[in-house]
Amino acid sequence: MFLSGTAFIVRGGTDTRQEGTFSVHGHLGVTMQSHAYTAMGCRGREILDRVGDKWSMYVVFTLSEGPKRFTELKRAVEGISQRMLTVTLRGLERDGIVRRTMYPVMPPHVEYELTPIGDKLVGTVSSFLGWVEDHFDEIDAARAAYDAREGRPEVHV
Amino acid sequence: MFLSGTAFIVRGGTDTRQEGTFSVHGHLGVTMQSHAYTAMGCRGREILDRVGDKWSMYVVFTLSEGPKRFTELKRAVEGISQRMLTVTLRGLERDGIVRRTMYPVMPPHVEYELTPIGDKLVGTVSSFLGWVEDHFDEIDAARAAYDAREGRPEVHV
DNA sequence: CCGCATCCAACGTGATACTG
DNA sequence: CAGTATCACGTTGGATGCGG
Repeated sequence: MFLSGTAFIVRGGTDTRQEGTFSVHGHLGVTMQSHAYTAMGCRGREILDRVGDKWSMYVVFTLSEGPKRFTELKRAVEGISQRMLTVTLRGLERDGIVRRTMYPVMPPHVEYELTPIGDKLVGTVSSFLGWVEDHFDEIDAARAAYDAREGRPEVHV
Repeated sequence: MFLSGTAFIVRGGTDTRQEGTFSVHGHLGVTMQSHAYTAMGCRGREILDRVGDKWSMYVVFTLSEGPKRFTELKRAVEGISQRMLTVTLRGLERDGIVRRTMYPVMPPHVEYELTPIGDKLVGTVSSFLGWVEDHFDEIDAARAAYDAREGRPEVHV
């Protein structure tokens, strides 16, 4: 989910038209034009799918404490299954966000750590967490309000 | 996926223990302690699920251009089905990220626009997009490298 | 200790058709 | 125009058991 418009069409396997302009005006004066749409859209969507799954960011944040072994991670990331930890780590490793170091001893010893770009990722995501922290009261309020008026749509004239 | 550890357990419906500390050291000196884990962990995960789905951010970015009607949105967000646009908008509306204004005329006229907190969200996510933009070359390279050595694990001693 | 393979249930999503 | 309802499908993720 990220300014896609093409990415999922490609994924879906239908056609591949690519057009349209896209401009964004954030509160920081952030402005992205069609450049952002074409260049970032597909990639942004793609990367978010990678990093936006159920466990990736959890693992990344855990690794931001420092390198960890497989079992340490499994303990730290409560609730993750062995399978999903493996799958998640493979994905992160493939994208160069996590580095895996294996020591061929018996029993096996494998360490995982964040790469420099993985470390930067932690920073950008932290700003999102900051947003959550700043606004979850409002979000809760909004939800309560929404759920309260459920069925009786507020009509504005 | 966001420092959860409890959220999904709750969602899964098993037990609900809640313990452990969580500290994060980003490259910005960002540091979150167990506070972050309990206060943000569940919420962060929860909100990311909300905002991290297939369409939400796409819709949010589209709305950052300005208010739009349902059909305008459907046109702008290429590939989205009517159903998913409805579902996505409902979710965003419930969380107070999008405001819906309905004019009871015939034919119906409904407008969607970003709330102030929705607007701020655009800013935080833009920083993530910036990360993608800064690093997708490296990510591509990492993937190529990873796929190339597939099957022949690099062993580090 | 670390990980892969298999099976299966749940959820998200899309297609289609119908309504005020 | 702006939805709702129903169905069907693919992907995700959990459980389990085996292997180096």
